[in-house]
Amino acid sequence: MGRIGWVGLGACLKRKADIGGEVAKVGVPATGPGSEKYQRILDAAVEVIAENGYFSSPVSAIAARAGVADGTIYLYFKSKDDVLRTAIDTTFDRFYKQVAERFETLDGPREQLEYIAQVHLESHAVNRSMAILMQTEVRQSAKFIAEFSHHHLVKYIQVVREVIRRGQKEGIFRADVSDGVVAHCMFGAIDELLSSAVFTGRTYDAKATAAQVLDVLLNGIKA
Amino acid sequence: MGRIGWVGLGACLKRKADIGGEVAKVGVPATGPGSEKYQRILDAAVEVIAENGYFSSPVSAIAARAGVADGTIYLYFKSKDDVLRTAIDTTFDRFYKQVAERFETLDGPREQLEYIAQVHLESHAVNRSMAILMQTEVRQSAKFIAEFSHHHLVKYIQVVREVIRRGQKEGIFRADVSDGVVAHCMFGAIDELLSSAVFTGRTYDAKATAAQVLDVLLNGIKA
Amino acid sequence: MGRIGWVGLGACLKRKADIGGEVAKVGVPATGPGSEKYQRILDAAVEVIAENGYFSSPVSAIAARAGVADGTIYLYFKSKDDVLRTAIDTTFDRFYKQVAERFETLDGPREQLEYIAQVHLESHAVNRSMAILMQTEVRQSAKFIAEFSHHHLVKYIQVVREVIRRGQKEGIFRADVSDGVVAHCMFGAIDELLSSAVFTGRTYDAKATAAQVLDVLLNGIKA
Amino acid sequence: MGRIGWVGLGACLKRKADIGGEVAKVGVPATGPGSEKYQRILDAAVEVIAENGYFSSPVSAIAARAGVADGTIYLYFKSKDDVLRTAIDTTFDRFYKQVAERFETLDGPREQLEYIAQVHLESHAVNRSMAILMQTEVRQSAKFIAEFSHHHLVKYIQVVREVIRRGQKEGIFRADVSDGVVAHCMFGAIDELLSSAVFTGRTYDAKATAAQVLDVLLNGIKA
DNA sequence: CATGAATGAGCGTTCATTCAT
DNA sequence: GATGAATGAACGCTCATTCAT
Repeated sequence: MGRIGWVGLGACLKRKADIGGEVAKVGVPATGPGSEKYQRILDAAVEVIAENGYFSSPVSAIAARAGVADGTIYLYFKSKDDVLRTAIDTTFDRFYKQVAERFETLDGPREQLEYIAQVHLESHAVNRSMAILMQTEVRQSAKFIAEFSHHHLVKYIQVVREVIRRGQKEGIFRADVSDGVVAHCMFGAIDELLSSAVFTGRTYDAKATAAQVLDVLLNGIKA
Repeated sequence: MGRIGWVGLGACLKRKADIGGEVAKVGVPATGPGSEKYQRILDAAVEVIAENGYFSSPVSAIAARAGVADGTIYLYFKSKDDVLRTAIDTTFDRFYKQVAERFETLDGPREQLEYIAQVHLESHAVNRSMAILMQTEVRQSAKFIAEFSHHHLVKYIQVVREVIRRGQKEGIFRADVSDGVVAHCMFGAIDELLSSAVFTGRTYDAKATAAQVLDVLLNGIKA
Repeated sequence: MGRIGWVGLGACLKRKADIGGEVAKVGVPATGPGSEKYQRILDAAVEVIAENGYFSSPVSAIAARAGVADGTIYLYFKSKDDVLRTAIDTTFDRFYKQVAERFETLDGPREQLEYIAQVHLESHAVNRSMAILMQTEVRQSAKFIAEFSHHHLVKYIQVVREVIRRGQKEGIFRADVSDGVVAHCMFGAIDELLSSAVFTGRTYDAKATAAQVLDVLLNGIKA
Repeated sequence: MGRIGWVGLGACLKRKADIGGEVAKVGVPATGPGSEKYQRILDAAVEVIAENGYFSSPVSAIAARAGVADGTIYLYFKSKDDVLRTAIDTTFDRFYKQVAERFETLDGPREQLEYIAQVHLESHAVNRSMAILMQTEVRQSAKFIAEFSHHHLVKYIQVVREVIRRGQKEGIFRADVSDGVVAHCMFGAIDELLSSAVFTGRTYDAKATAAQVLDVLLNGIKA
């Protein structure tokens, strides 16, 4: 499970309900993503699943944590799967959004890699439960999880890869190493650091740690 | 837990099944680790769980694959959980044993790191089912990881860390980077490559890939 | 219960909804049988239940078809059961009313039987949904039949029986056959033809078919 | 629901278990149709469903009546549906078998019709619960029931129709009436008599009643 | 009156585990 | 030791009904 550990920060999708006039109800279903209960259920699910795992988390436990009846979950989500899927998708979407927003303003490949590393590592502090979930459930072999999780990972690696490739073209990075291997190495290194911190309970300074990883990745450890 | 993907090669772990005369029955329960059925069940479990995931693998499916009755499993293992844990423990133990045996004959820290990387990466080819299981089921939940899987990971990282430290002392590796961070980076990089192969179904040349990882780790990617 | 397939034509049964002045509110609950919504709900229920069966027809589906909120149904009916029972009762009542009204103007037992047969068979064309419902949902279970549906059937058979008996007295029908057996035979024959049409989706000419049944019943099939 | 009311008598499919030698176990699965529990569950299901209807009969109620645990049902049947389907199919099969066996030894169409009527009417005495079930569940509009029940009815009517047609060809029956209409009339008449008896609790003499029905059908009731 | 979000009991089904044979 | 039929708790999910608005 879970090789992605960040949790987005940006982009709160809560389309501020009722924008005024009495007719403005359209488009904001009471059970939609903007509702408070929707968010409460999602948060409860992340917490409970982070603690016990998806298959050891009865819907009733999620409902209890959210303070709603079991059946209420199904007013907001199609199925138990759907809750997990939504939580994961939302998290990845926020991550991408956050990365995309700042990406253009960053000078070069090196800075971009460091920014990605930092955002990824920050997820630990932002929402520990979500970080756990990303370290566990996303890697589950259960087919339905694998099916919707995998493309997020691929997309992430792809982003890193492109940055590497650009760096190689610009002559900043060595061209005699596979961009794929490097991308996986970087992703794996960061994710492992996050993973380790998540499960030991240790904390770290995301910015400083990102810098260290980049130092190792760029300069190597040979004396 | 869970991004450990190697699979042992050796045999070991047979809890000293005194293979003595026929009278020595006392210490040799027929249902012990030495028995043939014990191993068959373990192998069947790994296969079935790798295919379907732990929670989608009924004990009856494992029993069927092993060619025994459902109830027989409980003569050899305390519970379904116990089967999975034993499989994981055994695998880790084999890995350590394999690494330990050859470690002393290797020249320096660099060679030792490369050897670890290679063994870790080889697990994919050696036993694909076990590799899948190690990439997925080892991370059942935060609780499972905390209580069961974590110490294996710690032990592994510890080994790498000591090698790094030795290299730093010997002046082979830079001393201005944290050995912990480097150890996690190396482990994470390798495990991610393995993980990626497991999830996409691709294969690779373990020796060559290990060499590439070490190249990046030692020399960095800066042009 | 349940092989009654006709559907009334008349209007009736409005529990005397005093259609008086606007002041007479006391005896005219807005949710009573006279209200437009009451009828809309009943019609929607018949349609939906005919399509999916009682137990596969959520109240919410009936409400949606009727264009009202789920809760509104409970302003007009005590329960989901009550909706079905009311629909059935109303239909039977209409049938009796329709038969009774024209009965006196008919010449003899033979014409009366043919008229009953015709009305019964016409129900298919008049309201297909109701006909389906009468062929299926009226027979929920032995308990449902015993407690609810049976008396309708008995009342119907009773009518037929009296006609037969009159015919026997008048010397038009043979007196050496049990009027009960004949009544059941006639009812069963007609209902089976209707039932078959309902289940296969075929249609027929009610008047002509009624004539054929009467031909067989009166003259027999012996060459 | 239910327009077929007979219950077969012949053909007990209980492949007498273990035909001797120690190897003869093959072909007689302990959970197969021959087992005692299989039959007990089937009987319990028929009873419970006859009383309360399919949808108001929880599997747990069937299990309780059969004196087994809920889960045990699923060792013998694929689903709740499967139990009902099996009960209905078995009953029809027995009916056909019984009819087929004696059919050839009967002299003419008239005798054959009378025999069918008699067997059909006898079902009441043979197994009242099954008869109720045939009067209720078989006519259910629930799709899964309709799908597997309908062809039995069609087959039955078909048999009657062929007998009628043969009678017409042989000049025993009038040729100026539709064989289909006559077949439905006969089936409906018999089934209604059975239905009425089942739900009122009355009994009758099957042979005598069959004779009366045939008298009406053949000779008509006109004086 | 009308609404529809919320409830929670109840359903069909699965499967880890036991135990008589 | 080995079996596999039997168990029953637990699950995900549905939907009749209620009630605050």
